[in-house]
Order: sequence, then structure tokens, then C-alpha cells
Amino acid sequence: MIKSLRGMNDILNEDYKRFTYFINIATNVAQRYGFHFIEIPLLEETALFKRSVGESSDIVGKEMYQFIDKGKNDVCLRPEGTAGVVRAFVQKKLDKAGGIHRFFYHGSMFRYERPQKGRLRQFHQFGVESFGVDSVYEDATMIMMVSDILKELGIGYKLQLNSLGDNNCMPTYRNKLVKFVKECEDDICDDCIKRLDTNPIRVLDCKNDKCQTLYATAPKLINNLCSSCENDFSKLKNILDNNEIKYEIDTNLVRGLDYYSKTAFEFISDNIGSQNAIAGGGRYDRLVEYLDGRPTPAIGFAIGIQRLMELIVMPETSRDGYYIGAMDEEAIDLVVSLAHKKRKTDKVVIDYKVKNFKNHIKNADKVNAKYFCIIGTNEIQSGNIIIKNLDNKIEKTIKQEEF
RNA sequence: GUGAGAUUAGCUCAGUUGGUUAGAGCACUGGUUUGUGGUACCGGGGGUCGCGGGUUCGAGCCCCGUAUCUCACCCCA
Repeated sequence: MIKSLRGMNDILNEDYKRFTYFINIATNVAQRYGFHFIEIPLLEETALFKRSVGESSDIVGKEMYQFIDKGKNDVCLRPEGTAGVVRAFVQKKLDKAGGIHRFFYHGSMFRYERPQKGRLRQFHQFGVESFGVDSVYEDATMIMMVSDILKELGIGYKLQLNSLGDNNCMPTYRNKLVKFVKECEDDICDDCIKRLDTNPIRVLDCKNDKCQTLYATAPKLINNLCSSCENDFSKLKNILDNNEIKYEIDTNLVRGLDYYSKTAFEFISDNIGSQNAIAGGGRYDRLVEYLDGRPTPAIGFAIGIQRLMELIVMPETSRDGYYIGAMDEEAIDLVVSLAHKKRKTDKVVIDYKVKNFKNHIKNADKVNAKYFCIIGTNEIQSGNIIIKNLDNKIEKTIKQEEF
């Protein structure tokens, strides 16, 4: 038997219902915020991700489905969505067009990782990206959107917030931090020593207890922001307070991808295992420029759909549509015709086999039909059809032409 | 890439110290005087016990290897 590849799952039945339920709600919210759908390729040039996500990240360093195609192009399956949307934004010259451009997308992402709870090799994200707005109100709006989506789904969360500084204050802070960490270099873990070279800020979210103890007195990003970043950050907190969105400041929250600056946020759930980030995002004002566009402020977030699906409780489903069954062999053709007619407007389930009343009604119950019709020689002769409402057990007889 | 646990029917799982023909519940399918009520009762089909070696008179059970799944590390959504 041929089986699906490791970490690549089929979505069907109950899962598919939850999946589409989420997509519909998230799409509605995004549209209410004035965002437009964008569909971008699953396959892109490898260079796109190297330049945006960053070679220091694990995603690019070891998790990409990368290969040389038949035209000898170095390509890979997208490991995340933002890079592709920015690429499209620049390619369509929307950076030169000016103005505000707001997009949302959803689809498969691919990362070659060891699967576990809440982590697959092919997984789905719902994301939004906003271009051309440098106001911190847009940062708050992003967070409100995620909050609205989660609220509509009935999902509880914790929101963690940080500011990563900008081109002005981040490098200064980084030097300070490197200096601090180098002083205790002998006692930190091997990973942190590597991070000193590749991406020093990442030492802050090291999971090693010993490292964390040493870093307790490290300079905090949040105390080293320049006045513009500082103002934005306090305004952001202010907006969230005014709109009753709870958050906690996590000075060690460092997004894993290189392109973030200023606002960074993460939505966390306690109920889905160790992979507890259900949504993450932030500002990336320099990324458009990195990808050869005109400098354009931008911000976005992504939601991990599979992780959310574990938390979604579906509303109760009510009975829906018709079930039509045949009592006699010669009635089957009529059942098919009636179903064909009714299917122009309603869901109809039929059985091609003759069964007794009891078995038919059992089937109707099983497929959760609302109306139950039975066709036999009586109906063929009379031209009538009896429609029984399985919720309230009331029967109505009408002409077949009126069905 | 590293570690731990698991794998028996479509699903959830029993299976004694290694001993006849591997079980249950649910699901599927058929029936219970064949056109009026869903829950009841009776029957039926369905298994290369993940795969490959080994030990043994004999392996679902013990040993080795391997694949896959799950969880965790790492990292991230």
C-alpha cells in the first residue's frame, strides 16, 4: 500500500468541516477589515526565502524542501507565506503605485521537520499582510483581527507582546547584548555560542535553564528603544488597553524570522501541547526593500490552522436536506428523477436499493436528513409524495409536480 | 538531527508463563408477517497480528533489524 509521506496528512470528514469552518470565519473577519484575497505560488525561487526569512534561521538552514527543477532552477516549496506576498507586491509594482495594499491568503506551507503534536511537514496557514501603513494603529489592528477571529471561534488565548526596535536602535542594542553575553561565554550552551555569530538576539529565547539564569540580568531590548520605537510601543499598549485586549509583555519574545522589526506578537494556547504558538506576527518595515522594492512599511501575521483545529468546537449541526428511498423495484427510477429535480435547490441523499420502511428511516437518520420521503407503487399510482419532517414528525402530502 | 513509547478487524482496544481454529464493542451488511417510526433482537462478511530475520517442537507474545505513528528536544504557525 502506498502511504502519504511523513508529516503530510489528508483532511476529510470531521477535520474538513472544522477546516472550512475556520477558513470561512477568518475570511469574513479579514474582509470586514478591508483585506483582499491573494493567491500566490507554492513554489518559488530559493533565493527569495534566503533573502527574506534569512539564512541564519532554521527554516532556511535546514527545513526547506529545496530542489533543482528540470530547467536547472534552484527552487523550494514555500516554508511560509510572507516572502511570497512581498515578492508579488514588488513584482506587480504596487510599491511604486503607492497607497495602501492589504492582502490575506491561506494555503499549504512546507517544512522538513520531525512531526509532532501541532507540527506537520505540510501544514496550513492563514495570513494577512498590510503594505504602506507605518501608523502603529495598523499594528493594533492586526492584533484586533487575530483576537476577533479567535473570539468568533470561541478559542481562549494569551497574547505576548514585544518591540524589536528598528534600524536605529536595534544595532546598538545588539552590540550591548553581544558584549554582555561574551562575558559569560564560557558558561552558555553550544547553541547560544553559535547564535552569537548568526543571530545574537536569539539567545534571549534559549530554552536552556542555565542560559536563562545567566541572561536574567542581560540588557533588555525594551529598555533600549529609541524614542520613536518607544512612543509607538506605548501607544500600541494604550490602544490595546482602550479596546479591552489583554496582553503581557515578553521581553524575550524574538520572532524566529530575520525580517521583523518593532512590534512582535504571538498568540499562545495552553491546550495543544508544546507547540503552543497559534498565531504570530509583527512589523517588517525593511523587507520590501530587501526584496528590491521601494522602501514600504509593512506588517502581517500568520495563524497555524492545524493548531487551531485542535481547539475549535463546532456548533451543533441541525438536520438538513432530504432522504428519498424506494419501497419497490419499479419506484427506483422515480426516486432518481425526484432527487435530480430537488437537487437544484437542496441536499438530497438517496439509496438505489429497495428497502423496507424501517431501514430507510434508519438511513435517513444516519445521514442527518431533515425530510424523509418514501416512494413505492402507491406513489407511482397516486402521483403524490409524502414528506415527513424528522424533527417534529409532521407529515405533508403534496403532488409530485410541486416537489 | 536526538530521545522515549507504540503498531492485533474500517475505528477503539482485549489477548494469561510461548501452547488447538486470534476475540469484544462500535461500524458495515442481511434478516426479524413486505408502507409508519429511529433505540431492540438474531445472523453474516471482514485479520499476512506493520514488515524482515532469529530462538523454539511450537511465536500475536521472546531476541535483533527496519518502517511508520505518537510524544518530547530543537525550531516554529
